[in-house]
Parts: sequence; C-alpha cells; structure tokens
Amino acid sequence: MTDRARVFYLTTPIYYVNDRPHLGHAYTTIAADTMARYHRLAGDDVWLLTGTDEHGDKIAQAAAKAGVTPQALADRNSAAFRETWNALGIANDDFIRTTEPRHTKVVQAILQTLWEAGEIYLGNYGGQYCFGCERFYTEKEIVDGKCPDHQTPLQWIEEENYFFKMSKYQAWLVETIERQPDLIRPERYRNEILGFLRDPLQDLSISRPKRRLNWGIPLPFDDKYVTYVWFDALINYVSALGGPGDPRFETYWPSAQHVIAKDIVKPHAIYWPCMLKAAGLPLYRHLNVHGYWTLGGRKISKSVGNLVEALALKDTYGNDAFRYFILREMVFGLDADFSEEALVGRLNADLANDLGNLVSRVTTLIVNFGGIRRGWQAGDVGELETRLERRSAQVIRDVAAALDEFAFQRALTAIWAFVGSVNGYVDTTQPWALAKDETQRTRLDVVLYALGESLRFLGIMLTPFLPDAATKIRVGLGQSGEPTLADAVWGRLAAGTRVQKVSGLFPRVDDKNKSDLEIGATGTSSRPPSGQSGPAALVTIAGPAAPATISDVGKLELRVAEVLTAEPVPKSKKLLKLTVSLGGEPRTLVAGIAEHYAPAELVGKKVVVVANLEPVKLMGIESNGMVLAASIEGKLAVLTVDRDLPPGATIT
RNA sequence: GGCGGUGUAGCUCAGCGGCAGAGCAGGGGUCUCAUAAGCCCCGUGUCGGAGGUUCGAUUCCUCCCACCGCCA
Repeated sequence: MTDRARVFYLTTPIYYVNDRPHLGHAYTTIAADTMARYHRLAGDDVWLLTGTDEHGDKIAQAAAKAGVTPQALADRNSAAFRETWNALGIANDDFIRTTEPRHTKVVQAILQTLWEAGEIYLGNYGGQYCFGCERFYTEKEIVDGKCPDHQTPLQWIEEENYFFKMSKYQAWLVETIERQPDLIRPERYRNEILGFLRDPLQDLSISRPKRRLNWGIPLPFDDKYVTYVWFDALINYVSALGGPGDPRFETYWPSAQHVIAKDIVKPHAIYWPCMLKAAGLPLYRHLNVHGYWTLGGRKISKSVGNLVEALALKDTYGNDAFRYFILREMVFGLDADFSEEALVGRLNADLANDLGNLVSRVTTLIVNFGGIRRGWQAGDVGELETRLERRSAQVIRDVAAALDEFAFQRALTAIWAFVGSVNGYVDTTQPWALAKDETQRTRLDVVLYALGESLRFLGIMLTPFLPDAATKIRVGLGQSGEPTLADAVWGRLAAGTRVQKVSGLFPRVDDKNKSDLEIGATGTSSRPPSGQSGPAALVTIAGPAAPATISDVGKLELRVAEVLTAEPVPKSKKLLKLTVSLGGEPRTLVAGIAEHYAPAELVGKKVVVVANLEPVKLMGIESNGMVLAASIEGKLAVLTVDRDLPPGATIT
C-alpha cells in the first residue's frame, strides 16, 4: 500500500430478505465488487459492504404464513444472499444484517439524537394503506380503490406517527446537489431529483405502531412504535462501520460511495442526505445509480423468477464469463438487455476468440520457442514494442478514467483494444518465422519478451473484472503473490521467468443449433451447454432435447449384444463389468446398473448397446460401449429386443 | 397533464457546429503460434419527421411523431 493510499468505502444496498437473489442484485453487487477489487489493486484502502434488510410487514407476514418466526425466516433468506455472493466470489469485507444488535444499537442512538435535537415530532396521519407496499397511497394514485402495484384492496388507517422534519432541509439539499454535480450520477438521476425537489418536500413518517407492526426496531423514546423502513435500512451504511465515533467509521465514512439500482434513488438521494445532515454527519461522496435488466427486451415487472433464472446461468457459463457479460453489456445508468444468446456471443467473441486464444497462443509461443531468455533492454526495443508499451500505459489511464465514473463498459473496451493490439503484434512479428532463422534469435527473444509482458500486464489489469482468469494468466506467466497496479509497467518480467502453457481459459460455446426455437420465445431457456457430453447426450432422456436429424441418429452404431459374463466392479456401488458378444470377439464394457440388476440376472440377456462409443476408463476398467437402459425416478430397465436375434444385429 | 431523456449501419451503441464512426453479425482475402481462433479488406446509412439559426447542423433552436423515466 502506498503512503498516500486513497480510501474507498463501497456499499451495495442491503437486500430485502423477502426476495430471492437474482440478476439485479447480482449486478449491483458485482459492480461494487469490481470497483473494490480495482481500488485494492491500485493500493487504496478499501472497505466493501453488503448485507440484508430484514424488518417489515412483508417478512412478518411471510413468516406467519410459513409458520416460522420472522427471525427464522430472515436467517434463512439472509443466508441465501450470503451463499450467492460466496458462489460468485464477491470479496466483501463485511455483511450487515439489520437484525444484528450492532445495527439496532446505532439506529436507536441516531433516533435518540434526532429526538433530543427536536428533529422528530409526533403527528397525525390518516390514509389508504397497502400492506404489500408498506406505504400509504394518495387518492390520485389509487386505482378502483385498490393498490396500483398489487391490485389488492387498501385499508384506511388513521394513526399517530413520528415524523422526521425533512422539509426544513429542502433548500440545503438543493444547494448541495447543485454544488456537487457528481454527487448523484449519472446526471439523469441528478436531474430527476432536482426536478422532484422543485416541489415542496414533505416531512417523513418514520414510525409504525407496534400493535400493527411488531417486526422492527423500537423507537428509543417511545416503545409503542418501531422505526419505519428507511430509517432502519439506510442507517446500515453507518452502523456497519460501528457508528459515529468508531475509528472505522471515521476512516471510511467520509469516502462512502453507494451503488444502487434506480428504484431506490429517492430514499438515497433525498431522505438519506437529510438524515445525515440532521444527525450532524458528513454526506456520502457519490451515489452511483444503475439501470434495470430487461430479459429479451421485455420489462421484468412481476416475474422476478426469470431474473433468478438469469442469475443461474453463472453456473452454466462460469463466474468470469457472467461477470464479463454484465459489466460489458450494461452502460452504467441505463437499462440493458440480458439474454443467453448475447452472453454466449460475448463469451465466444471477446473471451474465447480474443482473450482466451491470445493467452493460449502466446504462452505456447513462449514455451515452444525458448522461453523468456532476455530482459527488457533498451537497445533491443523496436518501434512495434514501443508502441505496445505506450498502448498499455494508455490502457491504465483509460481504465482509471472509466472506473472513476463507474463506466465498466468503457474500461473493458479499453482493455480489449489492447488485446487486439497484442493479437496484431503476434501476426506482424511472426515469431514462428523468426524461430526458423538462427540469425533472428535475439529478435525472437525480444518479441517473446514483449508478448510475455503483454500477458503479465493483462493478468494485472483483468484482476478486478475476471478474477479467476486473471489469476490463471499470472500463474502461467510465473507470477506469484498479490498483483498490484504499480507492477503494470513494462520491464518487470524477469529474464528466465518460467512460463507455462495456459489453454482452455474460455472454451468456445458451440452455438450451431440455431433451430433451437425455444431460446427466442422464452428469453432465458436454460439450454444445456453443448459440446461436453459427447454421443451419450443423445440418449439421455432428461427434458426436451434439441431436435435431432436422421444423420444425428446415424452417428450411433446400435447393436444387439448378448451378455456373456457379469461381475460387480470392486469398490463401486453402481458399476457392473460385463463381457458381451457382438457376433465377433467379446467386448468388455462397464454399465452403471448394479443397483438395479444382480449380475446373474443379466447373463444370457440380449441387450442393446452403443457399439461405436469412444472407449472410456471407469474404475480402471476400459469400457467399449454403453448398455442402453430406460430409467425414471430410481427405476431402471435395460433395453432388450422383442424377438430373438443373433448378437451383432444392427438397430436402425 | 408537467419536467426530463432517447430516436445514428441488420444488431448494440459512440460522436454532439466543419468530408457520417466503432464493436458484433455478414462477405472476401491471408498467416499457421493458437480455442475451426488471429490478422487484413469490404458500409452512400433521408444521423425519427418538418421548419429555423448559421458560410456550414447528425451536432444549436422550435414544432411534430415514437418509445422510456420521474412527478402529478
């Protein structure tokens, strides 16, 4: 860490435990994580916070319905978020839950402070209330006496509640936002807020009576009430740091940057600054607002299920590819469209063709043509190498400038321009041709060095975006230890560094099945990834398979086989070793049917086998074929023929 | 209804007063180190429509159309 390390405190919203983790949550969290990783790389002092919001009507009701306590429900659903972030490799420094004592303590302390300062008063309020939304509706918003969101009947509720004197901060807030043009960004959201603030600001209701809502934090000055959503939730950003006075709070809070989706701009851009001001705390530095994901161009609206499905694609294509796609595809602040097709497109074009192939070809060149034999010596360096070095320096500047504005898309574009330059450099210098000419030995070494440096550079620059792939690149280039941005300068790759081939970094996903009609129709069909299961996939009966042509069927050589011997495979529960006759000489094959057939049952049976399957070793035994069997829910039966035929008969 | 945004190549978008751009897709060529990858070449599109300002407008102004957001 440099002595003038900058401090970055990055937060995601705390996610409401009534939701299941989905693409929207994942984008916010990955964006914050990428930013955190970048600043750690740059040597800055970083703290990344995420967590869960666990109070409120919805949770109490859902818990009652499920017959569990609200806390039990919150525990379970909070864990789902934590597990999702673990699976995605999110490197958060803390995970705050609003039901933790460390949180409730700070919320109550701040409420007490404001109460004593006269910032909170008891007022009367009556209105049409929707329990689903946990809010009152004005007459104009109501549709047919029903909640516009839930289409459920509203209830008239009249009650005394506590109010925060937010209106008195309106002028201050407008002035603050106008004086700090990048406080709320991108600008469109700043404009929206300024537009909203042209009308008088109301005071904010901050309580609910306990007789109606029990699941919340009691007001310290009136235990008949609990705090209402935002006074509870927003304070997490402060409570997670220990609250005012805590050394960690003093270090990180002044550098706070919130990352949120556009649906919660208003609480973050209006309520929160006023709350901080009233509590005598400094304002955050930036509110970074991103847009929504659409699926197949359509609005998400209620069907959050599709967003959950979209997130599940991380398992199919891998964390790095998933991260890359969402960071590259969304212009921060605007809505973006998610589709499996687009993801595969990016994966193949950018990750497999450009980056993965570059890493593969360069490491192979270095390994095959003598390794890194020469260091970076000024006298060796030609125009092409100088240009490459200059471009790398430009990438550092471009990435810094882009990420300063949360423009992940631009940062990645800049890095990929460099990937293109290196691919071009390989083609121009043609190391394989240099290798054939002994007099070009030095030149070849210089080229290999430049290529090694290029990969080492990428291994550093890609760290925030593709953590796993970046590590593989660095390891391949013989780099150990934590990468730092300061090392992303030319000349640090030592002569004699041992380089290993790195292949298969991002395998292409075969997308030949364009007749796969379901994809376009449903937006996020979870088509199984092709190209990893071989011929066996054609006989796996699991959900609707892609349409097969007669030539697909023709690829399989199906034959009748007579079982000659059968014996259990030692130390295996499922496998039987069979010897079968296909008319000619006997064959050995291994079948996973031991749980369903005793060896003796099988001997003499005429079964159906795939005869041209690639041999595979199972438990040390080479299997030359596959016995076909039908199965459903734990039941299994091998296929036989209806009439007696000699072994070797073909099936068409 | 008020405020704001967007509308540019098949797709996604950049440009925002001075000869229309990039990536992807598509077509052609080429190398062989590499993941049937790479590299090179190929785009006259009424820059949503109509007016206006200007020597000159995709870029500024006005109106209209379409879509979107915030507010009511």
